[in-house]
Amino acid sequence: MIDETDRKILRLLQENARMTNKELAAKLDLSITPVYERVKKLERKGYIKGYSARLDHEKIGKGMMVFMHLKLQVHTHENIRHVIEEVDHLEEVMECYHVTGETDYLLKVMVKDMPAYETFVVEKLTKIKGIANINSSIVMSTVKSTTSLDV
Amino acid sequence: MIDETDRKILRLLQENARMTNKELAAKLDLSITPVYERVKKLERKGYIKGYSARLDHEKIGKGMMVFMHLKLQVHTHENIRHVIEEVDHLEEVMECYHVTGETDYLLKVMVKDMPAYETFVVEKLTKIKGIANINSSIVMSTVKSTTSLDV
DNA sequence: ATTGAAAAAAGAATGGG
DNA sequence: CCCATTCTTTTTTCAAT
Repeated sequence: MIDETDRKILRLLQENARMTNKELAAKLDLSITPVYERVKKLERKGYIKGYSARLDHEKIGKGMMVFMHLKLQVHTHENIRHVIEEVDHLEEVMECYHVTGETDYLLKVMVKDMPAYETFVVEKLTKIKGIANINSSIVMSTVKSTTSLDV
Repeated sequence: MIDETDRKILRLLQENARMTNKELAAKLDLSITPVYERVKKLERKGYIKGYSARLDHEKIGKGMMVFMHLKLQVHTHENIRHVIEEVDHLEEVMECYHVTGETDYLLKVMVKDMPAYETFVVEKLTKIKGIANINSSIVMSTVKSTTSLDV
């Protein structure tokens, strides 16, 4: 189990993964060694899965975000497996979840702009066999977006 | 503008934000200095917005994810401002987008479990004035989840 | 578990192609 | 824009508590 000191480390590393052990130690009122040991433990035990650079979507040409609700034609094991496999390979699909409710799957898709989105839908998504229905919610603006969980 | 070398650096740092300049240099067949200069430039120009630790949702007690579609009662400037302000303050809300389609806002919510979700809905979300309607899609399983954009 | 110190590695800064 | 070198800082290990 992890204690409050570990949770503080996780909070700080969520905000800045490149914070040095020295900086962490200063904020936690500890010496460097225990901080070093704790970070290694959190990595080893899988609390920390990795470290990522956060990029500017607009600047790197992924300024358009769309949430797409997919409904399957038939819910056979084979159809589910096939659709999942195909969706997984699409680089535009950042996230895909099996969800409860009216639809079966929810996808978060990121593309450059509207023409790129149309190409994605026409050339890739609708070519996947087994999808009955697609309902899209285009993101007009981002009210809030964080990757930092309340640990 | 950025070139292919810059894009490779962004790709690698998305996967591992703690990769050293030495490792980057080896993968790019460059010496350390240009790599150092390029990373600093990408940070300075805002292509890299920051670095985050990726945590294990289950392990830190955020094992339940729900997407919630919100519809507003009235679309006055004042009501929109109020709802946005309140939603922004909720720690369970990781993302909130203004979207096209049937509903107005899409929220990604992360909580510990079903009781915590019920508490969130009853004690927090439904206490916000101005929300007409909530439609929830509970995540049963994650088919794909990546933070690495195809740069 | 934490401290302090020492060795190894990486980062920052500089002068030159 | 890139390379090589030096200087500084950080990471990592280890003895001691």
